[in-house]
Amino acid sequence: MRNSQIEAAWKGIAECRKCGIRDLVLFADLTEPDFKLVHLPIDELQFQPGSSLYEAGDEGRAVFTIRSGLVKLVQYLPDGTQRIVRLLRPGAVAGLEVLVGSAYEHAAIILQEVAACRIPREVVERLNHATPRLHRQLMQRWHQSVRQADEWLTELSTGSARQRLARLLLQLCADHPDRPVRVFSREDLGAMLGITMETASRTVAEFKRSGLVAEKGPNLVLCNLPALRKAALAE
Amino acid sequence: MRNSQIEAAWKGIAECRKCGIRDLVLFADLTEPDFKLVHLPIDELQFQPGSSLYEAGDEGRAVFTIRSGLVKLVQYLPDGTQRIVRLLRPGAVAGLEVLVGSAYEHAAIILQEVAACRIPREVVERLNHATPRLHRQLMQRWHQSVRQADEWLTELSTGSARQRLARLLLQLCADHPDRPVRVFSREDLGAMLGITMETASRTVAEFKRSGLVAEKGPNLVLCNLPALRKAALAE
DNA sequence: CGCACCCTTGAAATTACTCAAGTTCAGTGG
DNA sequence: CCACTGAACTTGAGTAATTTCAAGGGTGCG
Repeated sequence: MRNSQIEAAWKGIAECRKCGIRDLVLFADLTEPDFKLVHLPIDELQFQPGSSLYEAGDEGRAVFTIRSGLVKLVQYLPDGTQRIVRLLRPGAVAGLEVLVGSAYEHAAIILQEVAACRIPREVVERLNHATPRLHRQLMQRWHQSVRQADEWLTELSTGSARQRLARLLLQLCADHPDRPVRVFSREDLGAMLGITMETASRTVAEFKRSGLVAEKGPNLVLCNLPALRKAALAE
Repeated sequence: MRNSQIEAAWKGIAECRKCGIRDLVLFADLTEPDFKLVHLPIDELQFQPGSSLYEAGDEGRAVFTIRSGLVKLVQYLPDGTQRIVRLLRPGAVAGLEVLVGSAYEHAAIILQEVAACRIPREVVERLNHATPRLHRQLMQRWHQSVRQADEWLTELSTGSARQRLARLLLQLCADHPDRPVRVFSREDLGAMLGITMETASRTVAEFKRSGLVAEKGPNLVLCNLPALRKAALAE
């Protein structure tokens, strides 16, 4: 079990006021005086694939704003099997639960190189106490989490493996339908869709053969939207 | 499609200050002066099984605190199949999403006769703006929703039908392990577990035969905890 | 009584899982 | 430069689980 600290490279102390993606992040609506309340340093960190922001059960000292890259939230069952419950993309916040409880509830594992800002819990709590502009954003993040959880349940855990994979690919390419999408390891695909690695592999292969996706490189595919939409519905 | 208003019986204007289950509900932490900010009436309503608090897409004018009974949150897929994404028990809040967006995202359908308080959106917004005592409770409700969503994904949508049903029963009887549990219609069981009605029926029958549950009446069973725990894990 | 609704059960068809070989490919060391 | 190794992926064949389709109870109610 690797320690996140070992894998994290310090990139500097975040200058939230000048943040390039301010309108995307938790602090989007803050005003100049609000920032005076940030009394602890917010570090900007870089994480490599395979490392983790935190592990389930770790004491929660901070939330993380994802600036770039991709993170999976993994939950383990008593019998050891794991399930990926959410993906975090740029703008998302990881570890919100520490604002209510104390420990992280998932493992947050990097899928694609991540740049993230680590915001100490106390900073969020102090700001939240002081300004409704943060409540609003926090509520929206919670809402996003619930929405994505419900979406995964209805779309990615219902129907045949074919339908599930089609729906996942549609989600992944939703932002840039014309850009190729990186597909995950077969094991991760399985953990997202609630199927085995082998079934994931076979289904991906079948999608390539049938032209639902076009291979553009290793684990890089272009989505055939109409065909995928049809597969997402069909029997 | 039935209208919630038709099915709802007015029970009076809620006296939140004297609420019998105050410590359980959204307004748990409010103080005397906070209540001065409640400028709109909070109705207490009664709903019969089969009726709904709201339907997906309805304009969200209020959240509902469940005082007693049981509610299912249903989400529909494009192809018409439905999935139950959460159950709401006493103390839970239905329709939180209207505090962020505008429309309800699920249908909230009564499974067991419900008494609920309808709190207009404006009341929550005004209070939330005024007192951190409500933020805290709101965050906790959001957190509960996310937790339950994740739990359903990992426990009720992973593994065999046998495992899923065992885990659901364990959840249902967690509060009062010695009291019998009401099991849902086979169709609802299917929609919760992501299996067909027939598989649900067969699995319930098998549980009765194998003594994992003891039938105490129509759709009323007593749980055999050790046996169910074993079934929740086993191959 | 007969209809409607829900539940149950059976048998065939389908889908996904399991287990077991192969394959590919990048990294390593001779 | 090339075999060697490990990890991830692929594929096949048999098996198990679930779905599908169809038919048969049971119960409440007009």
